[in-house]
Amino acid sequence: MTRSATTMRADILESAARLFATAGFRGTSLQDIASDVGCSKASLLYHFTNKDAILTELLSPVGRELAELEERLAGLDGDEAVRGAVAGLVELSLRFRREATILIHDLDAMTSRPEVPDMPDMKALTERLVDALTGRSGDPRARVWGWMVLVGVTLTSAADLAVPEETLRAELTRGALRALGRPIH
Amino acid sequence: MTRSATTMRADILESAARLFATAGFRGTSLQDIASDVGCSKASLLYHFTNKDAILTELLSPVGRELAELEERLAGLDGDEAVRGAVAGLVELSLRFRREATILIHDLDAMTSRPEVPDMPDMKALTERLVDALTGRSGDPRARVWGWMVLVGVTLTSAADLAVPEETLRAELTRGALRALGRPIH
DNA sequence: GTCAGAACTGTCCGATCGGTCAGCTAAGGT
DNA sequence: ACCTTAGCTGACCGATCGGACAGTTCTGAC
Repeated sequence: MTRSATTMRADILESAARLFATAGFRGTSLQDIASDVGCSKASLLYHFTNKDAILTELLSPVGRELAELEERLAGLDGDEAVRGAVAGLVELSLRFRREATILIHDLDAMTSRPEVPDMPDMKALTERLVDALTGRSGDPRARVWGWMVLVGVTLTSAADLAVPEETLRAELTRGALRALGRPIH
Repeated sequence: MTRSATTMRADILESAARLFATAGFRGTSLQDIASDVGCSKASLLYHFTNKDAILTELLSPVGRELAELEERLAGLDGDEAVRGAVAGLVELSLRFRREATILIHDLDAMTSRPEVPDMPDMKALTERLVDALTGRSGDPRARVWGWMVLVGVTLTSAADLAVPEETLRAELTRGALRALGRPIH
């Protein structure tokens, strides 16, 4: 049985995403992925140059969307920017639950990943988190980005639990705005 | 050069704690620890039955203190309980920065670790985090425990940065209380 | 039917992992 | 001085890791 290249790549990415999210990148071997897909380990390395390339391709949409969001927010300022950033990040976190889980999971392995286009520097992102929670930075946008990490952590667990998506979206938005000192008016 | 047993064990735990916090449990090999301590890999396994035992002994004080705090808070209720829990957890997070980092780092590897006395069930802890951020639970204490995880994440980064401890304590407490809807009066 | 190239695999490789074990060394009691 | 024992080590083990590569099977164009 020979699948088409595009189908096979999609299947590999799907399996890898699920396994990386549950056992971590380091905790998932190529054999694990191959068994899950139902092919040989060598086949994985036919479609992807190496294990890192699988992760890279898996995360690249996240980086792209984050860059787009940042661009979209560049025009706004003040209260509008904060509420727009919260809404956008909550939305992205919901759309990329698994990817957020993976990012949070092996933070150290992710800190420098220049081969992913537009991938945010996780080191910088966690520094923003510190700024957000300690109130060290006066820039409201820094605090919003910090909150994004928290949302990611939350979804790490929430993905397993039966929390309706609408509830998650509403409560995460409310919680974020309240933590930022900007309750919903 | 032969160190005393207690000194050697302390040195091993110190090196392991530092390495685990920066590279993760899985990302740190016995050889890494041995090189850092300045002894052979076999020597580690003379003082500890296996790699897991090192981590277990490293984390046991955290579990003990958490259990003590929970006991101390059992008598309180309402606003007193919330503020007591926040103060206690912030204090513990500051005292056990590295241990918190390790716990957050390899969450999946930590979820079931019954061999650590009084070690909190990390699975339950992350569920509390979800409750806290989604407002699903009405129990204020659940939301406090969830916040503890966030504080841990924060310190993961803050440990590297030059943030004065007093600033951290004050701002973390303030942020936690505000996120819990209980601003300092 | 033929054939080129894409899809796929079995097998092997060096490196590294956690862990075992027999034996060496130094210290302290007698 | 002798001997026991705690402390420590080099060498080795089986398992598993990511990856390389030659070779086999499938498929679509002609």
